[in-house]
Amino acid sequence: MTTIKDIARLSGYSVGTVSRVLNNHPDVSPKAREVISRIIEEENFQPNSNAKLLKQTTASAVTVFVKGTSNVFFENLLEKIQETFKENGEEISVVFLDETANEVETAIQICMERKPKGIVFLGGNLKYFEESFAKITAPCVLVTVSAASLPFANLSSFTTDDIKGASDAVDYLIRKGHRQIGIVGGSLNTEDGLVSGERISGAEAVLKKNHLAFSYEKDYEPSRFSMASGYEATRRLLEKNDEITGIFALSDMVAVGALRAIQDKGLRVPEDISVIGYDGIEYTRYAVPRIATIRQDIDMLAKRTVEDLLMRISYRRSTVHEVIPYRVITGESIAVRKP
Amino acid sequence: MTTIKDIARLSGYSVGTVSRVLNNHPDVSPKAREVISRIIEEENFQPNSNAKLLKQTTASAVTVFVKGTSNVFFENLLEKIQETFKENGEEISVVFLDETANEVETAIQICMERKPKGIVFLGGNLKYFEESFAKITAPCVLVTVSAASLPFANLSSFTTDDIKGASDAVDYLIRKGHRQIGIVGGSLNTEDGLVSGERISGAEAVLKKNHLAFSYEKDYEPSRFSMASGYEATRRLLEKNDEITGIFALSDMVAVGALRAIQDKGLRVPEDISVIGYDGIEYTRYAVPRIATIRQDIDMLAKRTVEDLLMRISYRRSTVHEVIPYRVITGESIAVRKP
DNA sequence: CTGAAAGCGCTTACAG
DNA sequence: CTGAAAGCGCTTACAG
Repeated sequence: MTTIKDIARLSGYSVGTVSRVLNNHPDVSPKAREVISRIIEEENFQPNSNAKLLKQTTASAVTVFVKGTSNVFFENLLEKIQETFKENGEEISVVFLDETANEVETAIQICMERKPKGIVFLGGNLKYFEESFAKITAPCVLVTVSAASLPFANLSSFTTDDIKGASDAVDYLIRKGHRQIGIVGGSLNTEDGLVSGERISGAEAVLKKNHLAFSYEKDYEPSRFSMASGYEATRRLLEKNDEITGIFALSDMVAVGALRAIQDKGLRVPEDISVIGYDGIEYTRYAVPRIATIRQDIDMLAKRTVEDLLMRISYRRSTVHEVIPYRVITGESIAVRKP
Repeated sequence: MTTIKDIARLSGYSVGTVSRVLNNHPDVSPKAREVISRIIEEENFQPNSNAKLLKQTTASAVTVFVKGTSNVFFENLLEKIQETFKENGEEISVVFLDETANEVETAIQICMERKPKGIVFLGGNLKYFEESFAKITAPCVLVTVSAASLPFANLSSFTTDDIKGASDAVDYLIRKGHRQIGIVGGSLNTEDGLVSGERISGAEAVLKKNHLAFSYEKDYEPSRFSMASGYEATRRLLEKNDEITGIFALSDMVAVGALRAIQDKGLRVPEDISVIGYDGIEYTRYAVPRIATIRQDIDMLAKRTVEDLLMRISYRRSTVHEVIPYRVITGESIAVRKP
């Protein structure tokens, strides 16, 4: 394995000078730079980043933690965030975590090793933030979960109002004449994160406001945020309640499963049952029928996240907790209820 | 920041002994182990992995390189591979690369730093392997692209026969009476990887065998392997040729776009145009209509990859280059051509 | 079983 | 502008 010592020997310069060339340090003669660069090129030398990071105190690239590896919404968002950082001349480093992993502990570890100049969390569990975020000093942004209630001076957050979004989704079904509305997805267990709790409570609130009956036993089925799980949950829901004419799926992936489950039961969407999803992933535009959904504004979420983080990295700004607007997307999966 | 020195000081033992406890070295007294473990716990100490890896010569976890971040097929495959390693008591570490990145150079870098005991490449460009794979000595497996033609003694490969799979796909359309068959997806540029070239040539071969006319100008449209790109390509194809009754989409994502494009033109699937995809991703089972496809055997691909790699890590075995069978999945997107 | 010491491959004051 | 040297936080023979 070639190391910096080999390059030093080969070039006739010292290890220190080679290191300076490697790090684009200004105090190097053009000649030395040229000779050393050539040798590095010839040897195809890559400095060992373990050694580098062990010594280096300067900050490294912004790190993005993505919670959940097959979350299409986060994927879309990540792509946009990456693009926006790039427009600002910043490369980022991405870490994918399991749905159940502790993102804050992982970040603490990475901070020690890599000293990122900033961190973005795509999704997160507030419990972990409460427990140990205090150990992180770099500027951070939490996306899709609000950190407004937390006392940290280095943690901004950008979210969609899930309560309001969910109530708009259900309200849409109600305005189309639906009275028997089922909810599919997420879980009633508050340990599983805020998102599903907020969407369910937003939905419930608007049902109550319209004096429509709703019970967890008859009108709700939990599921993970996947097609397969949404499919099974919808089957169970239709099994136990055949009066439902409108379904609110807590995520678009769940809605995809719901569409198939409904049709496998010999019913049609939207003629027999209307469906609305949540998130606004690309797929909703290609599904047949196109799926009505609450589209989170991915562009804006990405733009504000990057802006805020870069400003706070460069200047001492205080954190913000912003709610990004969403849009109700009509789609083709909702019809007026048949009389 | 707490380091191993702090733990040594706090526990009254030396740094060496703390290190031995950290690495579950046998030669430590129960008392020392207990005291030190408690302090580590109390201080919530995490060893700096940069320092650790810098010194450590023992091999670290198997690393999986995934080429392309939004490739659903690779995601499904990765999940299965992860699961299979776990069943064998092996944790893995995953690196996601851009579609265009040089996976071999990245792997060389990681080998120096992490010394993985084995490597899996999900997708890859043979050109990069030819250029620099010789520098890698760890046992490796390349999945979905055959390395049979390469002279490396530490690189196995597991693939599906793309030529045969594609010809079966088109053959299926032909047997349903289709005579005007269009192909959507991939590119004719051989630089873009083997996969699309092999699928196209497999499709062409069977058309020729059946004496059916096919020209790139009238019957083919390239696209990236995404819904959006598949949608646009299909629109262009239907625009320039309105006699097509069957479409072979080079990937399922492209097929999803094709379905929507066909229906946006006022035509029905499969009544007016039949569609078959490739890969067998989960989504094909939930789409409406269910999409006929060539299902690569993900379970088998994962199983053989893991088995082979683990065997070669433990014992000196020679490499293999296996072709894993696929299945033609019927779906609902193909109908007999109307007379 | 334990400690003192060398060393992994780098970076970075310090001196010249 | 350059080199010699200290040191980052660990691991690992070596000696006892």
